Amino acid sequence: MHKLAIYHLETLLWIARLGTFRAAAERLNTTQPAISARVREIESQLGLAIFRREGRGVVLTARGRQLVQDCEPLLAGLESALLEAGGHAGAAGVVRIAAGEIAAATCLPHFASAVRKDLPGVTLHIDLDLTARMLQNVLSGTRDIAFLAGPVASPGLRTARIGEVSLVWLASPETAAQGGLQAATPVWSIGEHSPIHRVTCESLQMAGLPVRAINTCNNVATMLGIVASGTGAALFPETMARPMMKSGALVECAPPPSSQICFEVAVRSNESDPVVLELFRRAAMFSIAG
Amino acid sequence: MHKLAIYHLETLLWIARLGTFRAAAERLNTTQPAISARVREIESQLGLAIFRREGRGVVLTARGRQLVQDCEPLLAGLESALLEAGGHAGAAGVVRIAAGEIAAATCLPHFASAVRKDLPGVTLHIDLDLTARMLQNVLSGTRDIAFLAGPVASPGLRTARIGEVSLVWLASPETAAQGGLQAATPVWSIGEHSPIHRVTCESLQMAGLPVRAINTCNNVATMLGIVASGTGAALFPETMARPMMKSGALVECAPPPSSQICFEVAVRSNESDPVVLELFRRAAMFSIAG
DNA sequence: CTGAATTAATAAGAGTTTTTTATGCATAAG
DNA sequence: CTTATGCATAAAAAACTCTTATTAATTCAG
Repeated sequence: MHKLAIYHLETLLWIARLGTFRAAAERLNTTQPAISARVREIESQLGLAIFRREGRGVVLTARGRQLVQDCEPLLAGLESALLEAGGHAGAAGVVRIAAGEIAAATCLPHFASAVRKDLPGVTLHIDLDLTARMLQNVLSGTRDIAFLAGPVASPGLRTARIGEVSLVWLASPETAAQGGLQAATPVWSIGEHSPIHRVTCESLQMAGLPVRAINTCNNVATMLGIVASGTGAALFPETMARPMMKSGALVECAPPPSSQICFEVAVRSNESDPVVLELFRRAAMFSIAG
Repeated sequence: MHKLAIYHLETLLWIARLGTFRAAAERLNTTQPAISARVREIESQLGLAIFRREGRGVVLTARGRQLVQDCEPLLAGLESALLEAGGHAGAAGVVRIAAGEIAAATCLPHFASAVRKDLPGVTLHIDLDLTARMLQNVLSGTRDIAFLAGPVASPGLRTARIGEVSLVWLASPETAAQGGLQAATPVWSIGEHSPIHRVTCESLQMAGLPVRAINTCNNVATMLGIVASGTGAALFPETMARPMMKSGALVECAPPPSSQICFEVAVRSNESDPVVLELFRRAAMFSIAG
């Protein structure tokens, strides 16, 4: 009937999602002329204008939008059927992951090795980023899945809690010996919008300590190094600090707060790619155990 | 994700329906090695044995059957969406039509020209055949649509009445002048299983004539020539005889029977190809007018 | 049991698509 | 007005799919 392949329609979907041929080309790991050619092919095969060239961009025509809407669930169903048939062994492609630093350090090593083992055809592209940008990228389709700390909720986003990590007040052994948290100066924390920052403030208040000027650093690993060098104390996720606690570079300098940091995975709520959904499912399930 | 195209899955469906690679190759207008290659491609992409090579043929594995079942409605939906998007202008491919001789002469010229006009991409392959074989071919997937005379019903078939044609008793002018039907010898009719044959017998009985030995000929056009040459009389569909009545080669030799021959179109009831279904719809609708 | 016929796999070459690379043109933004 | 962005186009390169022959295995018939 047609010479149209699945990737022609997939191309259509991604142009519709991302808005431009260029973006779709990047998402699909190919070049913009290739996208142009595919669209031209579809339009000629169907005898139908799917895009209106407007200004320097393109917009879907009414019929084009209709076609995209009709095709999306069917395409998702097809890929899902193909995937299930092969027991997910045939899953292949690039999945773009966004992760916050803490979630990355805590969850990603385990997750990545599980993916490599069970879904060898799947390649992960991981970018560390701030929560706000991550969510934006996931919503816009630039990223497929986000691993992040702290509860997030947004229309258009589907999230699943994947676990918690305890927080511990740490300082270098010297600093701790000189009076613990009470005497530690300064207190470090990561940026305003992190859930750790909130717990830090709460902890200080509950300990009857003044919420002094708090130094911030947007990178936990760096902060670990700073504190270990004897400069102040900070509240760290236990998982990230464990190696330095073991080695004695850092020691607890105050009772741990009762609050924990919770981790979540997020995908677009209308995500239809079965590979992405399968990865989401696995992330949500496996991390409970891990 | 995959390099699989729609036609890969379509190939799978047709192999499943027809049972052999060869038959699928014929149905899809290609060669058997091409089918082999497509299957090999699918199996390697999915990492899954879809067919078990058994003896000199192949049979679906359990997973293969599951895949086929999952894909069929999705594929049908996709093609339907594509077709609707293009306002059916993009409809293309070969549709195999089986027709009885009378239905062919009465309905097909009109139908074919309508198809050529509205769905220029669609090619018709028409084979005239006997009713029984036609139905068998439609059920087995060798033919897509059948045009036939007389009511048929079968599980697995969907039919729609498309019109009636009157029957007339005709003979050559000489034979008619010599006493009409009463004197005409012999009476001709087409094969036992035709609805015309039944009406012929009924007519003779109601006219008080003995149901004499009836000559048969399985081809109406030929029978028209025989009767026109002055040999006996026969009951003809009015539409087919009209030209010879106009030219005076044949004349009525008895009052027409009240019974009519009704025409039907038939498709497999689980037909999923949107092009075939669209043609069926058009056949059923347009012929009421025609 | 042998020979003919049917069915699928394989190999090589031909032909067609599809992609890439490079470029041009139009539009929007600074 | 200049720069940057986004799509279209052209030609060459790369990739893919089909066809034609041929082989191997199996079934069926005499």
